[in-house]
Order: sequence, then C-alpha cells, then structure tokens
Amino acid sequence: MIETNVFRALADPTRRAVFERLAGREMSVSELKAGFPVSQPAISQHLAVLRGAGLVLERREGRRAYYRVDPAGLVPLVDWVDRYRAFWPERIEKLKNLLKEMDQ
Amino acid sequence: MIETNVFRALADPTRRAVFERLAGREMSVSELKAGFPVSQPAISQHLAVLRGAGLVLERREGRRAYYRVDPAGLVPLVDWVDRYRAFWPERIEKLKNLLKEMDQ
DNA sequence: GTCTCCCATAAGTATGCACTTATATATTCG
DNA sequence: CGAATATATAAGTGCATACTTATGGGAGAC
Repeated sequence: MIETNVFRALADPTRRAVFERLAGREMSVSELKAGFPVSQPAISQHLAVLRGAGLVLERREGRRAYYRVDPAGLVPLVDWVDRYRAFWPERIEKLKNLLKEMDQ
Repeated sequence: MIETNVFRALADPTRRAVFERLAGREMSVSELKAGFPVSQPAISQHLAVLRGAGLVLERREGRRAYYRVDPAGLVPLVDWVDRYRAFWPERIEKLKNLLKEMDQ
C-alpha cells in the first residue's frame, strides 16, 4: 500500500521534522544536519526513507545533495484525509470559510 | 507529540483498516474480528492503540464492547495536512470546486 | 597528485512493535 | 450454582527500525 509508506515515513518525529524543515526551503544534508541532535548518517537514512515514500526529491550539485519536498508525495495522505473529512461538517465549514477568504 | 500518536496509529495497514471499517458504523470487537485474518487479541490491541491516539471511542454494553470513530481524533492530522496544502494550488483548486458543488 | 569536505552505505545494537498462545475478567444463560 | 460467551491482559517471539561508529567514494581546494 502506498499510503502505508507515507504514514510510516511521517510517523517518526525527527523524520517528520526533517520533512517540515524542507517544506520551508530546499536544503543540503549538512544544513539539515545542523538542526537536529542526530548524526549525519541518521539524517541521510531519514532522507532515504522520505525519498522512498515519494515525499522528497534529490538534486545533486557538486559534492552536495540538495533535498526538497515533492508536493505530489502528500497526495495519497491528502486523499485519505479527505475521505474522512465528511465526518466533521464543522471542520469542512472552517475550511470553506478559509477558502472564501482566499477568494477575496 | 500528539501528531506522532495519530501517524503511528494509522501507519499499520491492518490497524488503519480497522479504523476505516469503524468509519462505516459502530461495531463490536467480534464483528470487527470477523473481517480480519488476525486473532481477537490482535484486534483488541489495535483498538487499544487507536483509543490511545484518540481515534476511536469505546462503549460497553453487557459483555460486549462497541467501538466507533472519534471525529475529533483526526483533527491533528487534518491540521497538519492543511498546513501543507499550500504547496499544491492544483489540489486546493480541486477541493474548492468540490465545495462549490456542495454549496449548490 | 593529496587533502579535505560532503554524503551514502555497511555493520552492529538496542528498542519497538505486531503478532501469537495462554490466561484473566466480566457478563449472560441454563 | 456452572458453563458459555465476549473482551482484555500477560508473556513470549520474530522482525522492523532508529540509532550509532566505521568506512567508502566522489568532488572541490591546495
């Protein structure tokens, strides 16, 4: 199951934090490493898992590897969540209002 | 982190399937058990994890235990996803159109 | 060339986890 | 009461996983 890979990849707190950090901007591995209290191999391993789940993309430049979020990677998760949004009309309302504000 | 419990709870395929089954309607443990090729204790353990993550609620009636989805439990996940929806305008468009149809 | 630098991979370890069987705890039924 | 039913918990097991240190390998810097 493809959803399983996405859920599993995001289930680990530090790995999810790596993803969230990359959501801000593209970063190299060493830049990422600076923000976390784990070793460089640990970061590389997390990136490999995120990449395997389709959540991030890699770009090599010289001896550096830059990683960025792949927007398409979250689509399975978004789709799954959307199937269950039907259970909370109040939250759909909230979202509707948000989108109305965006239209103006 | 509360999100971590939700992600972890939904990361396991059979546990996520249990949740999805409960999304249809409230069910007793033995009813749930019938749908899965695992033992009754396994089901009870999955339900305990889902309950710990705030995703399901329990109701005792006699010697039976009925479980149902707790809509509030998915809010952390929905909020997390919504933070990253900003990355895909095309998906937001899709959702916008869906909501417009619901308005009519 | 050699020396750093940046990153990935290998290998090992310890903990977590999803399952099993066995047993405990209630509750209903006869 | 005792027997059957419904569920939870205990205990054990095998495998996944999140980390570590050590090493490999390629691309600038000198």
